[in-house]
Amino acid sequence: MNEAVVLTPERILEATEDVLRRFGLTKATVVDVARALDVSHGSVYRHFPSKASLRDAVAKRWLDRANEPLCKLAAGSGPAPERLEKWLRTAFNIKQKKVCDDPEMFATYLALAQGAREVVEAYKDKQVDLIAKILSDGVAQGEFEIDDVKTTARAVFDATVRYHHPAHAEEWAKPECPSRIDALIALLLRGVRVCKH
Amino acid sequence: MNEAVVLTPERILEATEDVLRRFGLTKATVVDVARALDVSHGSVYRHFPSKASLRDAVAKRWLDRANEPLCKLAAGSGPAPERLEKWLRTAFNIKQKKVCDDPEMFATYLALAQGAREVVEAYKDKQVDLIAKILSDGVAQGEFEIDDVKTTARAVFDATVRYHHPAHAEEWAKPECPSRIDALIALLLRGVRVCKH
DNA sequence: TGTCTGACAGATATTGAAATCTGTCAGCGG
DNA sequence: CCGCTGACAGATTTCAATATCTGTCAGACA
Repeated sequence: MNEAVVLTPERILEATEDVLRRFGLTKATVVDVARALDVSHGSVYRHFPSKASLRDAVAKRWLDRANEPLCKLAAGSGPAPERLEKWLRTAFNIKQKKVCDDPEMFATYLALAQGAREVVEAYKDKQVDLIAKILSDGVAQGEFEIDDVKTTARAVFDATVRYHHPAHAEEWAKPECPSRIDALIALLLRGVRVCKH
Repeated sequence: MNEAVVLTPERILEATEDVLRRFGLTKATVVDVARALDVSHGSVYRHFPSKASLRDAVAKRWLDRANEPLCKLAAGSGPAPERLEKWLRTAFNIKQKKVCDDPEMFATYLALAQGAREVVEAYKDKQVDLIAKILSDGVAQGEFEIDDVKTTARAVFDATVRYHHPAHAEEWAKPECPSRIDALIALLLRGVRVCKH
């Protein structure tokens, strides 16, 4: 068996992303994916039970890739306030870069994510865990004063929804956006920091 | 001239709301509105230059009506922290009540608002002004410590987007929602309060 | 034996012709 | 004179026929 012609889930996902990039979400069909791989569409169903599951797998790949730098930041060390600020700004930048670089692809990703509820839910939970990690580091450092870290992490995530949820993407390009982000981050940091007299 | 048969913008708006309620946004036509008023559709165009402007006027009416209790709260007196909390909770309740009581009507309102950009923008600015009013009251009372009231009001508005923007409406019914709102409000209040040692 | 194919049924999407709607305006009637 | 009507052109929507797609499966092929 030639390694290159073995049909694996990985190869299918790769081809699916290509097809999505070329045709867009609404036009991309399983038949297109099969054609790109030079197999019959029945073969694709051997690896993914439905088009929906294939779509979800693609969504998961994208989200995981996008999440990687944030995982590193959360795992890092250093003063928690700076790290939290950096984490939030990075989270916003990743999304904003995506939408600026390739708005059409972003629309595809958005529509994809809207369907893949479970995948997105898991992704959000991971994000909250990352914030919680930084917050608890901050508490340990004596920089933050927080009753319930997990709950507060949720609150920070909720409070920043406007700058990471795709539903608000069209607002991100506005000129007043950066200063509003600054104000929001400042407000949130004040909300978790210990009282320095 | 009989008062009842004079065709006024007000009567047209009333009839338009009725028609929207009965047929929904996608099915409602200017002809339907005219029929409800027992006039020709040409007459409607005498008062509103286009269907879009009629739609915008309806949106404005709705938003203004919804906003009324919030205006009163902001104008009131009493301790600012309690007032801010009450204001935010009321804002959320108004939206959540709308979506629970009549989801179909809410969908109509949502679609309507998506089209009426300017009207919605003005409405949001008004909301921010109301928050700013409470914040500056709080500063005067020595309860809040805020550099730039207007900017912070914006930040509070942005931070609570998840619970007043219709794009997130489907999350409002979830059981964990109230506790997440509590956490968010607590975080924001901590962010504006003076440091009490 | 296990992977892949290709034909098939039912579901979904496309298409173009017909129907309806929006927005205009000349003229009617009070 | 002034507000309203109703017919009209162009834009938009509907609808049903047609084409394409999804998901299955019996059998080919290695």
